[in-house]
Amino acid sequence: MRFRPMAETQLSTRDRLTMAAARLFQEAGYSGTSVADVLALAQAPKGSLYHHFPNGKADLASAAAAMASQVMLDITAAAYGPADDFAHGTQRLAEKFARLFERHPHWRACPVQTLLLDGPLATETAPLLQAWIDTTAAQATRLGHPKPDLAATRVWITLIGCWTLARARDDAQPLRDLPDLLLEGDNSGRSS
Amino acid sequence: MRFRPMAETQLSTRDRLTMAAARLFQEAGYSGTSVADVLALAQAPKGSLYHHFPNGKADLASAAAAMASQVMLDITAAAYGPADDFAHGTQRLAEKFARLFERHPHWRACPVQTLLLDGPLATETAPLLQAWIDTTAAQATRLGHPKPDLAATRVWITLIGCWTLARARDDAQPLRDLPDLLLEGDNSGRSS
DNA sequence: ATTGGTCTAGACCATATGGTCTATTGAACG
DNA sequence: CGTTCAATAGACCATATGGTCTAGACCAAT
Repeated sequence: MRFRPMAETQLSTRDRLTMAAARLFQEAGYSGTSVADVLALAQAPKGSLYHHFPNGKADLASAAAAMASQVMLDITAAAYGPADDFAHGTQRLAEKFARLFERHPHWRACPVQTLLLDGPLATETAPLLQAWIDTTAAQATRLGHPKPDLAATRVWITLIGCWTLARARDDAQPLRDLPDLLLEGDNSGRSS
Repeated sequence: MRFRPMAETQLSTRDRLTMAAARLFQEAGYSGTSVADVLALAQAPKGSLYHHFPNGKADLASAAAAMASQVMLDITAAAYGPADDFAHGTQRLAEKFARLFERHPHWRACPVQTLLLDGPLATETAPLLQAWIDTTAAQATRLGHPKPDLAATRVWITLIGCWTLARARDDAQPLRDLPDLLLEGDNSGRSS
């Protein structure tokens, strides 16, 4: 793989490495990204990498996951913050991810999903995901939802599923359909 | 990685290679699996691999994805076949995947998800997933569900999300909670 | 100016990896 | 029995990969 170097040269080398790693891991997964790829994108020499991240690729993955998780929290806050009710916030959230999906190649997958699947962070990802659910549940409470925890869990489970389908289909539409999917009441087909 | 060789020695070399590849790709992803790993698990020499799969790893991924997809179709048929109504079938489906998740390490992720995320099959996975949705929609129709396509899409989106959460938490419970998640009616928190 | 520490720079290395190539086996068929 | 050809067997290769190591730049404090 070859990548265009990052434009932001004013950032510290450490931050450039973290951001580059986050982007590449999100795009191609842990095993699918080489440290050489990260160095090229970050425009940094190898010595700097192993100075800032003594354990190399694994440390890079930790830092990238932490940064990506914080971005997710920020996006969630920005989505629900100005919302009238929880459903409105969820709709704003879905739209935000749909836009990211369409505009940036590396947003075509959940930022920690690839690290969860093949990286050395299998155990570390659960707390990150839980933090997203928790902050969403807090918003649900604030917006007067009767079952905040359940609602937040539903949002994130469905979001991850929609995201995966969107990537498979190469189309952000499943993400935009998320609110409808959640709103639909009893589709169970239960015969009662 | 080291793996215990496959027990089934009566299978053809080609099938052993395909099965081994399916298991390893499902477990560690495309980039996370080396052809040496596949050869070791399948107990096959390199010459046989490139005889049966001239394009090497990429062909192996195609064959593995096709085999895995067929397994998914079989599981779906077995879940909805004896069901009284669609919701019952969905519950059976979730329970089947929960059991697989608990019993077999390689069933801790959707069989094509890793290939979708970092393999050379990014475009080929959509039809497979669609086939699962279609066969589920057919079952929904058969069982008298009013909106079979929507219901089938909901099932698979939610299933993939639950599966991801289950893997992150190292616990099959999210998969078992799937029916409840789908049954819950209006959790939207809409103020109307 | 000297020192001490942080950070940059990239040559260098051992190993892993995907793939090629030649030789051999074994069964079907004349 | 000899031929043929699919399949097996694994040595071999070029490159990619993650990581180490030494040298030097930069900068503050003395």
